[in-house]
Amino acid sequence: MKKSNQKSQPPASKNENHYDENSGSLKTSTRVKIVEAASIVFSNFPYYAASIRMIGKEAQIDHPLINYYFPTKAGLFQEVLRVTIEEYYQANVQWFDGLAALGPEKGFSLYIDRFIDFALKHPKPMRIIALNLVQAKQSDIIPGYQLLQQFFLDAMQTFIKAVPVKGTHIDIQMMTTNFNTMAINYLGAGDYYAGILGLEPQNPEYLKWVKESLTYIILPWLKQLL
Amino acid sequence: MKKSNQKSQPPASKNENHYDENSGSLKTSTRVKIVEAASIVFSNFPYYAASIRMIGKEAQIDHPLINYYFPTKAGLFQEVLRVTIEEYYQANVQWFDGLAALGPEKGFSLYIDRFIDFALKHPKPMRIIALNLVQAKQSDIIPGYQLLQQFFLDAMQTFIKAVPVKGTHIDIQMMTTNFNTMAINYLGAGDYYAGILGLEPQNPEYLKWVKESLTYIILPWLKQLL
DNA sequence: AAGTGAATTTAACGATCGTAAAAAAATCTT
DNA sequence: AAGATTTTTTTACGATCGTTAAATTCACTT
Repeated sequence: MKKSNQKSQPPASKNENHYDENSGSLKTSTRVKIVEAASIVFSNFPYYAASIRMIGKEAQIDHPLINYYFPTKAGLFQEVLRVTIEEYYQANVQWFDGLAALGPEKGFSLYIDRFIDFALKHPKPMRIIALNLVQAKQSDIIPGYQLLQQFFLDAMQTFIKAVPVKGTHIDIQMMTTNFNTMAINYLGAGDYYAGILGLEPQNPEYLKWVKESLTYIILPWLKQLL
Repeated sequence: MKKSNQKSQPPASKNENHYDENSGSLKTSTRVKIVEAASIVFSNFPYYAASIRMIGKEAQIDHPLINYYFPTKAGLFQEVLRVTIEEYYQANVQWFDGLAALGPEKGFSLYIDRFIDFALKHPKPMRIIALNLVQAKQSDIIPGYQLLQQFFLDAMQTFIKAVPVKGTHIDIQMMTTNFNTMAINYLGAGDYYAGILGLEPQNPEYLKWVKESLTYIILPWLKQLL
């Protein structure tokens, strides 16, 4: 028995692009345009401050069309969060490539360099996480908040798989949580922390400051766990 | 020459309380009630998610009365921020009392204990700071944001005055900034970070986790600077 | 070319927001 | 007690929010 008041269903996750014979180029689907625009807006404003109308403007479409593909703002945000965290996760795995042979000092240094390089080229994931991690009281939490918590657990698992460590689970959890907390704040909210130091977030001096901070804090810990 | 369209001016900062002969007790002024209610709401919701109507409900007054004492939401928030940061600042100074004689290990341990004790008894200041530190893109920033930045500078100055250190300005700035970043996140946004660890924010196990994290991270640094 | 379903635009609803203005009540001054 | 001033309540404005519904346009099949 069908629901009587159902709409025509939009494509949940069809082809992301299709060939446009007129322009002779790949035309991104509306759904993809929406997710991309949403990820821009959600990387500049926390969930409650971002609006569907902002996203529509960013995507250059009329805002109710967003509701056609994503019936609720919460659903759209969750999708953005999912894609964002997945993107970060895949990158994080790669930053560990070939590190084991370098030893802790050089290995950690290269890892941070790769991390910072990613944050500069793809600022959105860290910003979205930083903007929405701390938002409101527990009772009315951001949609998809469990994804943000999962992010920390995933990061720890990635570390454990990539680096052979001796420490206890607690120790490893503490180190990775502290590392990710600092990294999210300093790279995802660089505007604020660089401002405290009187610098610009893309200023190499600030990035050097971030690397030194993370190194001072984490490297001794890491050596102890190896 | 007077402005022709001015309102009657509310008391900017008169007596905070006055004796009520009917009840025979100290009656807190409406202005104080508003600031207290606002600090509760602003410690549960970031600036843009908090509303004047929430604050009116919390203070048990009609919400337009808030506009009588604070013509704009931004002004009220700045006042809350000013009071909040002042309260934290005064407390911070006291946490250093008698620490110099204890040496770095015991001194740092006691400092953290005092800090955590304060955060448990007065959770609002850290929460307000944590909720509003990272909020939106630089262009439309939280009102009174410079107060939040000043908070970090004040904390560093307090440390320098209280503890005789040898390190360079840069080193001290790095250590105190890192310390305050972690403290604000872990104590001001305990709901979120405890959640990642599968704990409750008031759980002693979580507080022990916070103390250990801060100790592992900051103590070696501190020893080096003394 | 006609018909059909999907995609998009237009219009609007109800809710909430900060704030203003006027009315009413309370308090103070003479 | 009467008048003046301050404080509080009531009412409402204009803006923005997420979302819905209907109208319109587009793409495709027959």
